[in-house]
Amino acid sequence: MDTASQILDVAERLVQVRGFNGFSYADVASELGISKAGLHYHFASKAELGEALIARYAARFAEALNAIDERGGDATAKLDSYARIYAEVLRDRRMCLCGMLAAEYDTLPEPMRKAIVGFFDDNERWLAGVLVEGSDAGALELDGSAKDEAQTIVSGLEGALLVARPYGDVARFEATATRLLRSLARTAPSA
Amino acid sequence: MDTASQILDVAERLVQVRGFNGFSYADVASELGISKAGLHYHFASKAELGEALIARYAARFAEALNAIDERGGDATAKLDSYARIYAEVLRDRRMCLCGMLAAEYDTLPEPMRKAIVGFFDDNERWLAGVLVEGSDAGALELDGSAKDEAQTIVSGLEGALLVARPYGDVARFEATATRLLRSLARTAPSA
DNA sequence: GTCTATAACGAGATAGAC
DNA sequence: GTCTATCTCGTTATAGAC
Repeated sequence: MDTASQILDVAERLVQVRGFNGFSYADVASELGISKAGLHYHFASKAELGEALIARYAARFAEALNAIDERGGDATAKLDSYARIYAEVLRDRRMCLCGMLAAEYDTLPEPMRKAIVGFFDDNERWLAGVLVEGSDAGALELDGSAKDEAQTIVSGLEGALLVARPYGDVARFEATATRLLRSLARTAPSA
Repeated sequence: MDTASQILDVAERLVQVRGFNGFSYADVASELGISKAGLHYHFASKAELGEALIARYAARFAEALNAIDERGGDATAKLDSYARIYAEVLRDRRMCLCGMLAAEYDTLPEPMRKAIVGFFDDNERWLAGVLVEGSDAGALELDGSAKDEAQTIVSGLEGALLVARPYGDVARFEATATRLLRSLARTAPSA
């Protein structure tokens, strides 16, 4: 694999575990066995590295959502798959990259801020689509706008990651996620 | 007010806005117009300052919960008051102190870690009590254990703060919080 | 209790050789 | 593309005067 990708891999994990203000070029360099100057060749500044991290993470997330869409299934199944993405992140002892960066938001350069908000917007747009689809098909019973419910799902899952991580407890996350989805996007009574 | 309290006030806000790894003794000192050495007299190390911050924050939170209990009212009203505590934090453009520290958990010294988990445990214990009370009184309809629901409420509110902050949007938080409480702790049908 | 001064270290970043 | 060496600044923390 090319060096830039290796750098992104290591930096990504460090940000998800320690935060953007909790890791340094020296951490990445030593882990890859290269010099700090070598890193600066690929990513001139930490801010640029941060932008690249979000861009790649958001692209991967978008791919995962596409994969869910293409796999088919009803809205309930899609929501379960969505929550599973988060669960896998936690299984790696990581926070969602953009959830972590949201905490550090006030300390980040403007381009990173824009990208973080964009990530949440993308997720909520996709979720709202799934919710509408499920509502139209009669599989889900929405209470309130799909957009508001989508916001609540994103917030709820990010919060579940945030709180579950100190407990090191994936089951705790899964219980919360399941309850959240069942309560918010109730399966319509199969009348 | 005594210097130690002033230090805690400034440091608390800085942690809630920028994170524990996003502020320095110099920030606090310059804001108070004293020297860094002066800070070290009151809090020998940053770790000690961190412990004191959590201890005071948790104590204040516990007082607020006591005040809710003493004010009386049914479980639904108590849950609304609980959510309002979070809303006020956000109105100040802050994250919950322990929510912020939860994100940085892996970088923090052990005593701070213990105290963070203790904060969440305390909140969940109080919430579970309110939920049981509401369920017994027939005001709430729980689905699942009170402990699990309490976890979901804490996670949901912390996540709502986390995500709403980049948007600088208190209304967004309130919409999410209201939906969360209404969905999770449904008012029992007044049969 | 608070100061100045400084130690000791790590951060992000650059210059210039190879 | 990657290195060594270095710069500059910010960090936590301490020593010792007042």
